[in-house]
Amino acid sequence: MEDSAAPKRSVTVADVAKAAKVSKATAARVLGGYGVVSDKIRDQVVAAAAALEYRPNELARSMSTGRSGIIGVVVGDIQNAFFSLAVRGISDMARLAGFTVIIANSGEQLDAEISAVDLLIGKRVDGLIVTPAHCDRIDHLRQVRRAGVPLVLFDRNIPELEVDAVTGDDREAAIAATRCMVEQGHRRLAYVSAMEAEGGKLADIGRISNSAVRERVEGFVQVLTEAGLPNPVHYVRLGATDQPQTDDVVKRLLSDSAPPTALLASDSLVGLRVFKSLQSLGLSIPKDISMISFLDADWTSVTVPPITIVDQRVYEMGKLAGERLIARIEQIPLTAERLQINTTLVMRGSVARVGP
Amino acid sequence: MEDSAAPKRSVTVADVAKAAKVSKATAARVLGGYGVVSDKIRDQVVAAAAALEYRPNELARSMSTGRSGIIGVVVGDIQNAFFSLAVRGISDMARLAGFTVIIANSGEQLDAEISAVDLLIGKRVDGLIVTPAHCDRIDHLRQVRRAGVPLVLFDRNIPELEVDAVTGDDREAAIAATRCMVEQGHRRLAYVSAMEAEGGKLADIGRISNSAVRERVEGFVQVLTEAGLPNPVHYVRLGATDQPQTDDVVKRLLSDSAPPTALLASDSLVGLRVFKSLQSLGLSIPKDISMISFLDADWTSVTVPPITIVDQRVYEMGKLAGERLIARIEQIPLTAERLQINTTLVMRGSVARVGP
DNA sequence: CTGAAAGCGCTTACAG
DNA sequence: CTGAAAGCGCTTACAG
Repeated sequence: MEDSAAPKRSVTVADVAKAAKVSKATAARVLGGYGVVSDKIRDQVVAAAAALEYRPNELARSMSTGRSGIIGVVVGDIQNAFFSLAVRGISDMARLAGFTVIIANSGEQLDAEISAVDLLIGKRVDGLIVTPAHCDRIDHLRQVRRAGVPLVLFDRNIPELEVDAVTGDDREAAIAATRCMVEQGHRRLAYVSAMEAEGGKLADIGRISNSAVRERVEGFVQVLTEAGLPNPVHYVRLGATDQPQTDDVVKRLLSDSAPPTALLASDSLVGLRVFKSLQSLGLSIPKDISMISFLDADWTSVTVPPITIVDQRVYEMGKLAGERLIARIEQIPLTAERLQINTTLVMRGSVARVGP
Repeated sequence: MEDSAAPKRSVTVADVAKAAKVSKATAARVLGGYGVVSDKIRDQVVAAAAALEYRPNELARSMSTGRSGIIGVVVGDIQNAFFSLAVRGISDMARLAGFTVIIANSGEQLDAEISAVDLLIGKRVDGLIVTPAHCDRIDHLRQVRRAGVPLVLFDRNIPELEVDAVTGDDREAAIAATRCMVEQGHRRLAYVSAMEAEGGKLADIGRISNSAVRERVEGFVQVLTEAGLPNPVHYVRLGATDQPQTDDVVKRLLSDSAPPTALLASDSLVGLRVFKSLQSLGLSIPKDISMISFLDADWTSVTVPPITIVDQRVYEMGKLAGERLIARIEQIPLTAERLQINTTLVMRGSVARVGP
């Protein structure tokens, strides 16, 4: 029986050295690929290593070199297509540069985010990419910097932190989407987000702690204001966190004395839930109500009608974040910057013309 | 300026010991949470650690203890909802038991799978969960076992390996789905998978190297055979790897002299592509053609009609795989087993009654 | 209850 | 070109 379930002492440089009849230092040189060794001896060592199935212990290597070769990534929820695409971009970039990625979910909860950052720092990641749940709760991120660990913010920006951030052009995206609806004659427009909030009501736009959502809402409100529409925040709703909550949000929106005729969904999960809510209420899109969703998610192109979306190019965002972090890890001198990936509005069939 | 971008020597037990005016051993005891220390000294050390923002170096800890606290997971493609749900199940289970997860994608390519396994073993993961791309190429998996690293197979089984495997009840699932179509009067049924194959044609069912796909095809064929239908493999197609390929597969299927009237998609990505192909050909489901897809993916419930699916309960599969691996890591004595999670067919609107 | 030493498996200077 | 020693930051026996 050659296989074994019992944990085993693994093969080390010392074992290989002994088998190859050379010193540990020499074996280490060829196995680690550093220093100079004669061809003859190299062959001996390589042969011995192969025979013993030697595999370098990266943990030990990290201990000596001080680099773990690991990039830590903290996202809201990897199940969300936005984040899984982003992570794919980061991972592809990382792999190219020889890094491995560890992903942690925060569920957009501050305490989980803090634990995740702690865990990752403990593992001595070479750098960190974080989607901060709240841009006004940043002690743990300051600590990351103090620990000397390169940090790149993803999707959300925190100017006070003086750190790189890769985001979308959220304000412009919201402006384009809202304008598209206004131009089609809509006068009562709703904005729906999954962000948690007391009562699902908007207290003060300036205090929305997720900068991406804040900027989108600002863009949304700006267009409505410019169009001379009254009370632009009247239909802004947070808290569409799951299907029942979303059903509730949509139902209340539609039972308004003057219900909205168009709706902007802050992400594709919210969009999907809103779509299902409308469907279950027997409303037809875009005849009864128009909608636009962020993100070119799978489902948006197979519905009837297909959904007009804001294409966020998240994969590129991920790649850029990875690239930037790696540059930081490699100590390339750069000033802290907000890098924006611009979006485009993809017109499909979910916005109807209304009014006179 | 308290922040810093420059890499820094991090705070160690020695630093804390000095600050607390105790020996390294004592500081290590309280910081590591082992051994016995008087309350007074413990307080001193804790205070010093807090002041210095000490964080244990898990790498060093792993070196000493021989456990990394990391579980490695190799999947086909984390973008695929099947795998991302599974990974979520594994991660939830892992976190509960205090493990971190590193995910690697193989893209269903053997060489990438081998590199991923190598990388993970190098990082000294405490255990490995692998979705083997080919159940007949297992040298690298034997090596994993020889290295003494616990291994659990996911979604696919390799009996020769004598190792745990968590799978669905693929044969039964295919039987149920196929039977559902046959009972509705369908006589020409197609099976479409993304598995790569020369020419997209099926050579020999027994030699399909992905055991899940093989068992599904076997179940599919079994039902057709029992129903007395001629040439049951005639409409079995592989190679629906992307949209153009799938368009091609579907187009060729439909240009058969006797085209199929119903179609079973091997996973939700294939299902989505097939749906789009049919849509672009102007075919209406289920009037012109019926379909069933594996996996309860997002998109399947918002199409018109909603798609009948095989609910695979992947999250449970992931949790079970994680649980089993952790039991192995903790050396609980168990015999190698295939653990099956059973599926259910969820009837929606994509299968029509045909014939007399 | 506290301390000094050895060791985990590598890499990094320093000698020869 | 090869070797012997020290060190990375912990934990694990072993003494006192």
